[in-house]
Amino acid sequence: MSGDRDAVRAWLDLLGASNALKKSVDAAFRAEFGLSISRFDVLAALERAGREGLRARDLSERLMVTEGNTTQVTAPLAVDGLVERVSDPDDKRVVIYRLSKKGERLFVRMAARHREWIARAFCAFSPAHIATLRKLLSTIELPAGSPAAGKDAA
Amino acid sequence: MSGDRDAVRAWLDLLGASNALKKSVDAAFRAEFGLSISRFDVLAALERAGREGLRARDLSERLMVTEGNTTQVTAPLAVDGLVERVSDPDDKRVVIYRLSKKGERLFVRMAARHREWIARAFCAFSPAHIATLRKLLSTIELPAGSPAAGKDAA
DNA sequence: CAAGATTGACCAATCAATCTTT
DNA sequence: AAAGATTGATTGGTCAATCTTG
Repeated sequence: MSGDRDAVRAWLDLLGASNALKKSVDAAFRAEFGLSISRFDVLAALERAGREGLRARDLSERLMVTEGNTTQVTAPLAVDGLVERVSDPDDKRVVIYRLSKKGERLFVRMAARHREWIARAFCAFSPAHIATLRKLLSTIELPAGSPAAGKDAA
Repeated sequence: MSGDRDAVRAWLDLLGASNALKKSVDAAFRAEFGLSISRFDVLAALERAGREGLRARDLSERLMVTEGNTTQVTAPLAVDGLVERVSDPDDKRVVIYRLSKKGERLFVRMAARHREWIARAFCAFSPAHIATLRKLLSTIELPAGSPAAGKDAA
């Protein structure tokens, strides 16, 4: 019974920590590179996908975002020449996104800074602490019909 | 060095867990009560504040949100008669928000369901697990000039 | 018709500019 | 002038409707 309340407290802590760190990383990205964290996420997903690129649908899945959102968020990246948007010749319905050279170069710089910021945020964590945190987070039960329940992004 | 990567993995897990659970709770609130999680947060903050209510500025602080956002998110709640918005007679610049009777009644129902959902999400956690998770989350270091660094919402 | 992507309308949040009151 | 709140423009996200292609 009071366990319910403690679970709610843990939930509020989780939301608070995640929000605060996300805001801080987003602000740092904008200040240093003029790009939001959401756009960085696109670059990161495409970098992992390699020179093959990703279909719009798959990109949306990896970003855990709707397809409409993917269309929107990639548009300015394409305009800036960081991402290339090509139509699949085999199936003209599908659009493939892939990192441009310029996008790759920018991503490398952004990712390095990102690692630094995150390492600093977790500087008080031992490797065991990190493992424990990740284990606990993976123990959270997502309601059955929940959006993105069961997905695992590395 | 590989510790940096692990910290990033933990960070991605944190963001993912928080996002997924938030989406699920938001969807449930909308389906069952027609209110978003953000509006529920307003009701919760005002309920804690009691019949005194809260100045707009203080409400924004508790919600960890800008004042412009507070103005926007409270507006439909006031229209629906869930929140009362009164001008402070002592200082006509300040606006005070407080829960209406109707808002109180709705909040009680929403909070009960909220506890149920969260308890279910954390059903695999022992009290010790909960405590460990909260301890670890509080160990995350927010960059100095970061928005809302040092704030603590219970 | 079904699948993939885009569009349009809306909600939530930010910031900068403004207006009112002290 | 400075403080409190609102407004307007912009970004990110959702969903439902549409358009194109298979």
